[in-house]
Amino acid sequence: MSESDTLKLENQLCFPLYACSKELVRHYTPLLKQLDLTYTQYITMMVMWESRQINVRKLGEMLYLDSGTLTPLLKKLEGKGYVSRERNPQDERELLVTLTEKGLQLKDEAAAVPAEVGKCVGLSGQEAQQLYGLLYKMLGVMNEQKQ
Amino acid sequence: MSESDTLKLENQLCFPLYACSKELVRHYTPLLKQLDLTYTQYITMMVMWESRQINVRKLGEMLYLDSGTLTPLLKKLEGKGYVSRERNPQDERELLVTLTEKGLQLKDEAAAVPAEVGKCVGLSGQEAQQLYGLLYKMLGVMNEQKQ
DNA sequence: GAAAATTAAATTGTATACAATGTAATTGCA
DNA sequence: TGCAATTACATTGTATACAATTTAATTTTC
Repeated sequence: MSESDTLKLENQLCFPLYACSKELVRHYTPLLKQLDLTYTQYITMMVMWESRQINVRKLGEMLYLDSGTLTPLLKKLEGKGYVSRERNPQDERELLVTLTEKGLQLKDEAAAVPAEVGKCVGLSGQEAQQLYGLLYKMLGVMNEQKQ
Repeated sequence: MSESDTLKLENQLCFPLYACSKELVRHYTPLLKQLDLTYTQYITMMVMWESRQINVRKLGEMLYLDSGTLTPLLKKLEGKGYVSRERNPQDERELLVTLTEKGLQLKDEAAAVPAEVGKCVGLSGQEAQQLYGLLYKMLGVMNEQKQ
């Protein structure tokens, strides 16, 4: 690539990543609206469906989000009755987020979402696997650099 | 994949896309801070460096952003002196965004940014090409669905 | 040629994101 | 043990994002 082309939008890896992420999230929006969830709330609930109980720090590590995003988001999920929030008596610094019964019930309603969105991506199973692998490789490398 | 696993974070293509995009943008942030630009302002300037003059609609199509995002962002870039904003006399609905001399000068200062960020991604040239291709394929498919 | 339809931006309202800072609890170490 | 350092979360401030609506200009249609 010539030096003068490096600043072209189409030659940057970050841009299609950024655009693709946003567009795919947009495909989730109408489906998630029926569950009264935003995309960020949805991925938070996915962690809750797996973990049942988790503190904010671990949640943030898994979702690549900090307390500035999670604190208000978790208060909203609490307001909807999907999780509860209480301090850990053993360590009052920790906030434990716990899945409620209502939050668990939501999992069944969300079951169809991934397949529905999968239809829109237009990639074969093999291509999706390939993309998946490259993204996690990148994430792994960038994560190491944090140390 | 078993049915019960579809709602696991690690099995969704969207999540690594979302996380990877955010993490990569975070790598741009300190570099762009020296240019007094945010990431979104940076990709807007990349279009401006190519186009010199463009209306908000076309800018939005290229960046996958709408006027709700672009209007305040362009006012900020205008405030910094990098672009000017004026209505098209031939069609007063259109707002023409024009690169200023100061905005053009910024291009030289930004020249080193792509290579600097490229170091962080940890992918080989071939892998980056592959990822790039898959992302644009997805973007193309999702774009068709808009019609 | 005027009303209806369309188009382009701007505005409003809600929800992230994240850096930077603040605060309180806990840990580690002299 | 007492205090400095660390940790966990909350708060503040700034900047997106985008759906939905509004406003104004232009096109289309009859």
